[in-house]
Amino acid sequence: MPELPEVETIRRSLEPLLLGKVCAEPLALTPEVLVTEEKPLHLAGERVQALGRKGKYLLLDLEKHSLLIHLRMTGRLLYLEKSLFQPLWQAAQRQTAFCPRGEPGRPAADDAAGLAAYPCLRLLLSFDSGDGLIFCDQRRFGRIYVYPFQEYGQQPGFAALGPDALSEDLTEKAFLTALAAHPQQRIKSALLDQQIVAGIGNIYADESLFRAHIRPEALAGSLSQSRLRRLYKVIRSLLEEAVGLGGTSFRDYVNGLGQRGHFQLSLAVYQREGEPCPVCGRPIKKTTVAGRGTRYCPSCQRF
DNA sequence: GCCAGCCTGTTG
DNA sequence: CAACAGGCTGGC
Repeated sequence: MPELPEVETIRRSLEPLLLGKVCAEPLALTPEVLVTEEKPLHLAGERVQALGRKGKYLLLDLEKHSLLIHLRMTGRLLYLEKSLFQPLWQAAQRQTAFCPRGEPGRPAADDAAGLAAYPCLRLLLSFDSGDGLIFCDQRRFGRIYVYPFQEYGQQPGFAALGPDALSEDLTEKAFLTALAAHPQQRIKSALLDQQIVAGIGNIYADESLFRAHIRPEALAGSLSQSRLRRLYKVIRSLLEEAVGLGGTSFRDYVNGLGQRGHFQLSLAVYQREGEPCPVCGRPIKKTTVAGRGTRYCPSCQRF
């Protein structure tokens, strides 16, 4: 689901609510969602120190551990205040009490009603203040990894990340150098490669190539330095704009408070095949690049 | 590179 | 019914 602007929006929405709170043991309804070497895992009593982000990873620092959260396609993190969280927490505890491995137990009738409000509920994290955080994920691709404090690099995917697309590390020079190492790669697949730049996904790859007037299928090595410099500036401003609008909600993305973003109103090509290009009016086309649906304007975007 | 696979739900 | 969906991994 979420790309850099959505994950950043979630981070910002949760940060003021979570900082300083003391957590209890996490409760996983589906065991595969929680990945850790520590068995049994002990997080209880640790205070939330910081909420960070790199690329599409959300980083929750406690005192002795860090949680590394990847929402993949349909993952959601939602903050619930005490009155909403407690009934859910108790129902989930009763459900897992008889099936510690997270086998889908049969909840009691009144528990079923509470849990039914969140059919994709995978994990709960409770705080001493009575409120909590839930992780919901329809497609079950999302993961929450637990490592010793700030040892994010133990997650191979995280260790391999290139510079975050909005960080100071991604200078224009760094961007040009990184792309120069992959001249035979199509520019869209290079943008989607998290080892080159971290945070861009299918929406923002298509939108940034539209704004930079570049065909997604163009080989990275075939593009002039000036066009790549333009692409760099476009990516930066596009992602900042999307963060400012709270991300893109065309389907199920919401921030940590359940609020939708607004960047979908600014999309030029994504999910708009057949509709007129906002610049030239010709129909937006769809093709496949790097195995992903890819939209572009054949007139405005050139090789 | 490409493609299946991981999952479930929605859309044509 | 098949195709597709905001991501990533691992096999060729």
